[in-house]
Amino acid sequence: MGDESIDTVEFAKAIADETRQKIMAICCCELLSVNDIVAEINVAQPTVSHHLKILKTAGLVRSERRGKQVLYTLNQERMAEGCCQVAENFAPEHPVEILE
Amino acid sequence: MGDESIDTVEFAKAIADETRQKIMAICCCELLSVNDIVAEINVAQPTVSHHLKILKTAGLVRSERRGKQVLYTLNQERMAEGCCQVAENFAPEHPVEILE
DNA sequence: TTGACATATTGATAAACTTCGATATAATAT
DNA sequence: ATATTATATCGAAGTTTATCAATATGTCAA
Repeated sequence: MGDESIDTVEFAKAIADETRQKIMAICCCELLSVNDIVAEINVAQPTVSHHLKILKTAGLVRSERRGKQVLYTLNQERMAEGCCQVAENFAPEHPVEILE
Repeated sequence: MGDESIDTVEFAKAIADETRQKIMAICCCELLSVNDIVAEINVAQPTVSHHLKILKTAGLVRSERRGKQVLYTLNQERMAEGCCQVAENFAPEHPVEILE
């Protein structure tokens, strides 16, 4: 689960938006509710939910419900894999790897 | 020149298109004219020129004129740097590096 | 300088995307 | 059951984007 191979077009589209990258940065290393994210960014709640859905569909965030809230966090491993896949496809002479 | 720091939003937007990724793959390891690229892809010449301009603006292709032709090739180093920058920002716990 | 070829630009159209307000759904507490 | 809180979905408006045909620009050869 979650380790499906990565479509580099879908991956790139998912991260190709300023608001989405802000959201990604906010929940990169924390498990945050939608409202926590809304509080740190200057866009409406439905907009945040919309972007979270796009990230979720691309496998770039994980989510879990806790009571009334839904907590989100960035899937860093998938992010790293996406980056490596792009590099593998388009920079074969500059090999990029995830370090231990 | 060419080694300016990378804006990850601009980088992601530049690669977030199927046609552009096809073009990137085609000229990844070769120096090709616009018509060479058109010949390998099912889109019109102005469309290819348009996408090449976007890639060029993002620093992801190099170009040089040879006679009537303009030859393009993917800037693999910049590609690798862009990937690493994205990973650095959004996968700090999974360090990604360019290998020697 | 005229013609032929290669690429870039323009202008138009259609599709895709971002954003928000309004509202629906879900979970909890009273 | 009802109210409250949290998130998701819907529908619309505005913006951006991809695409192509037509045309302009640039380069070279005759």
